[in-house]
Amino acid sequence: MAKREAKQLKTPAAAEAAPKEVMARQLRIGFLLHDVSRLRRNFYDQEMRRYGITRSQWVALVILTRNGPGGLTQTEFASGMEIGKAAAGGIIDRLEAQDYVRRVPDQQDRRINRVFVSDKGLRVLELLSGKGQVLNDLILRGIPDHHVQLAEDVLARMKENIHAALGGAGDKANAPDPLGE
Amino acid sequence: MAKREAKQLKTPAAAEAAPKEVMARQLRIGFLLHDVSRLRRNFYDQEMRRYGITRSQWVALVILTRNGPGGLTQTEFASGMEIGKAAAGGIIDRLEAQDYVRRVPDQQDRRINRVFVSDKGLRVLELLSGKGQVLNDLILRGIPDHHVQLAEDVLARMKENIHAALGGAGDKANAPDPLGE
DNA sequence: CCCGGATATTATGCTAGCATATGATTTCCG
DNA sequence: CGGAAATCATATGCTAGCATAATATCCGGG
Repeated sequence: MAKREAKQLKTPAAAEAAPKEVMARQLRIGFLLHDVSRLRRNFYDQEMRRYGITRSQWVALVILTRNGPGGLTQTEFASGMEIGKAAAGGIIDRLEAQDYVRRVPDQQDRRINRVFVSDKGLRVLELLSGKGQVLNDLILRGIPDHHVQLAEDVLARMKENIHAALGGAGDKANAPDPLGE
Repeated sequence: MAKREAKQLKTPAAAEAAPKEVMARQLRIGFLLHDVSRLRRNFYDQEMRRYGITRSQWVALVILTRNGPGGLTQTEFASGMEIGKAAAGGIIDRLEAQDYVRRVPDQQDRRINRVFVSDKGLRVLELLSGKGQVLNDLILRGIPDHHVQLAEDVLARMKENIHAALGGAGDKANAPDPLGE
């Protein structure tokens, strides 16, 4: 009730006209990026909550299964996720608490835990595999493929640029290992 | 070492056929979006930490000054930021703790706090105003303007799609008021 | 006038990040 | 061989979101 009925200004103008000059067209993409990422994440989480799992956890399971049955060390996992080791540990904590994965201490190197996806985890993964497609289609509805493609390229380039910039000065302890590229 | 050199293998049943290509298409943009948003945020935060302020807080100050000297209620502020009221309150808490803003109880309506940017806040804002441009230019380096433009359009459309989808089913208490379309 | 619904803010608890620090182990070098 | 350095994981504390619930206040009807 009483949702958007507010005489709320014609908005387009609000976000486009006056104040726009201040943050110039240059900043727009940043705001959009942030917004879309947040909304998308929220959307996914909301849908997936039904299965008792968050989007990040789902991605984590995908990463973990992708590299075969060998199991990943937490550090490898963190690299795969491109997040820090601490954050990775947290995700694994929560997944383990729900019996979706298991930590198995390595015999060779006792500093290491290897992480395995449980049967329960695999089951959920299967359940969700189609869901992701559907949601994604929904989000991309009405956008021509080649536009999406181009947007991806732009994003990829931005990612590169940031990696380059961070690598040049911001290399820290548990940073998401600027592997590769 | 042994970072990603581990033979990639075609991952058995994990993701069906060729995991990479499959998700490449449809899911890639999602991953990119997430990554770039996170990296960008991190990058900004890192740069701005020198000034004792985070990116979100900076954006908050921008929002607060944008609407004139009248001051915003927390709810208006939350709308402006497109975040929930609780999150908005948190940001204001932290800004207030640093004396960048002030909460001023409204005389007319005692449920309301009006939030004002302090002189100190304005000073920091000025200090940072150029910084944002520089960082953004760095991130967009080498990307043609019209590509950026198109990427923006794609993102805007995605945002619309998500808003539409959420509005259709996910309407809850403190949701970021979907004003906007 | 008072009550019930609407609105504004705060409180609480959860996920997910990052940064740092620390502990345990392994590895490497002198 | 033995100690220093590197590596892996965990612990702690912060920002920033969301969801939900509680509290305070306002407003409009009866």
